[in-house]
Amino acid sequence: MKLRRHFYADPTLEVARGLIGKVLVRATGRTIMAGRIVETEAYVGQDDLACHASKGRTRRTEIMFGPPGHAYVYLVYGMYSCLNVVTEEPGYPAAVLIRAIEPLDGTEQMRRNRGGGVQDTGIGSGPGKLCQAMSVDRRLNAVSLSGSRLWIEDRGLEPGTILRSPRIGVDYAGPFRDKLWRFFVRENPHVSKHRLNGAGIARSGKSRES
DNA sequence: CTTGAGATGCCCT
DNA sequence: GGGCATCTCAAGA
Repeated sequence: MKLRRHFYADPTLEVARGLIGKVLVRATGRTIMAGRIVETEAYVGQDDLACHASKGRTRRTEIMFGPPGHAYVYLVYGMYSCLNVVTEEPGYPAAVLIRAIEPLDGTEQMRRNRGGGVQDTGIGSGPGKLCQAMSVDRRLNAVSLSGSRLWIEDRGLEPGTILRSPRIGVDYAGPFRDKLWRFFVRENPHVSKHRLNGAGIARSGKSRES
């Protein structure tokens, strides 16, 4: 069943951990594509120097200041889209980046969207890859995850052992660089990178902040 | 197997 | 104008 708004309203670290094992679903006019979420990252508030909202409230970050349960999609490096889900209450800018999925439904469509010739583990093993596979780009920025184009559902799948590590590609973020705000499934081949700089087991979502 | 460079456009100073 | 929450390909060990 589709996750409801209150799921996303929780503290961002809990949402990031809770989304592991849930299923991201994309419906276009012609197909349904779905994948199990195996890797996420939390971006938490204006103080978090890795969070785009640390630059303040701008046209780009506006969506993160809005209500939870909406998509924040932006373009990185001029060519790749990244999909986030907005968390917490309006006025507090935070989101969870979906970094990797394991294909479940519409696998062949997703493979074609990636250009073909890729193994299953090459379909959604990265934030840019999964957006390409699922036809997610900035046209989906700000859409509601309660809508009919993009949502996340709980199919009762076991998440597996969840590990946590520093976030990828945020070396510029000073004291926030080493926060263990990345969550991923242990030994899952669809995770983008298995480098574990100070990684550890993720206990409950509220266990520990740093 | 690992490393490094280039592609490319939007955002904000 | 600088930098970026990435990916691919080609070259080297």
